Amino acid sequence: MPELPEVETVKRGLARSVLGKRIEEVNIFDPSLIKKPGDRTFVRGLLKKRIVQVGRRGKYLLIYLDSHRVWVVHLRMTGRMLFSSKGRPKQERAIRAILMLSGGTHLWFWDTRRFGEWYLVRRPEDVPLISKMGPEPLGIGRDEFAIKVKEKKRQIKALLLDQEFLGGIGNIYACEVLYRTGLHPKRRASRISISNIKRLRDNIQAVLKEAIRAGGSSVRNYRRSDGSEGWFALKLAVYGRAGSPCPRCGATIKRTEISGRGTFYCPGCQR
DNA sequence: CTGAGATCCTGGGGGC
DNA sequence: TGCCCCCAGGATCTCA
Repeated sequence: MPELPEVETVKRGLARSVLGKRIEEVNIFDPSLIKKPGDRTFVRGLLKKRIVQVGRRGKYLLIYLDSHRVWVVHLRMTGRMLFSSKGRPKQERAIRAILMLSGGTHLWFWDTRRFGEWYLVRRPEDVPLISKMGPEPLGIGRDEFAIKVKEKKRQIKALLLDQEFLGGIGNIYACEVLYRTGLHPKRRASRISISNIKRLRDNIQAVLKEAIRAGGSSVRNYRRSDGSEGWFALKLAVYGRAGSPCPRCGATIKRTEISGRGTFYCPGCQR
């Protein structure tokens, strides 16, 4: 579900709505949501704490508390962090937890498939994947990126999806970025020319920034924290468009599979 | 090191 | 309407 631009959008929404508020009430309906440190300790760790900062690392949301602890949220496939100042949401199956904040704002976690994860830790790096995570795609330089790509023999799309390689790219943006660069998703990383690797890095940054500006892509389940949709889905050139004509060359967009994920590309433009 | 496949879950859509 | 199969913005684990 949400990738870097979606998580960034949620982060910005929370920064506007819940920053500085105190957590007055915590209701966990599905204890399997809490990965660390166990749900009772988790609830105690949140109660009466103030939210002092909101951040993001890869696809993880980082909510800093005034207790020197970080509440870390991963939305996985269908998670939504939603807020409302107009009262408690109607109870439904997909809501795994509800918080009440000072001033009467409610914050809740909607997550149909229940893959989402919450942690309460001292530092973000205490979450296993965060400690191993590769650099932020928006921060990496051309040369550093080129060196990293050149030393891998994997299919380029599998590499982009690997969070230990770069943190934050997922299935939609991996497809879009390769399309924009004219690279076939199965190309071996080490065999791509330096100049194309640099173009790839530039396109990664351009696409992610455009998507952030659009509030992310609501293809299916993703929503911003105020419940609205991001509209970048309208600009997707290949993702989910198998059978449609390529906007650039008119060839029919194809679907294949790479590391078990649906992969969309244009056989005309991507070599 | 790489890749394939199964697994954790629920729900929507297409075909019959 | 019902049923069955496929598919889904993620990540981990085992096995070859």
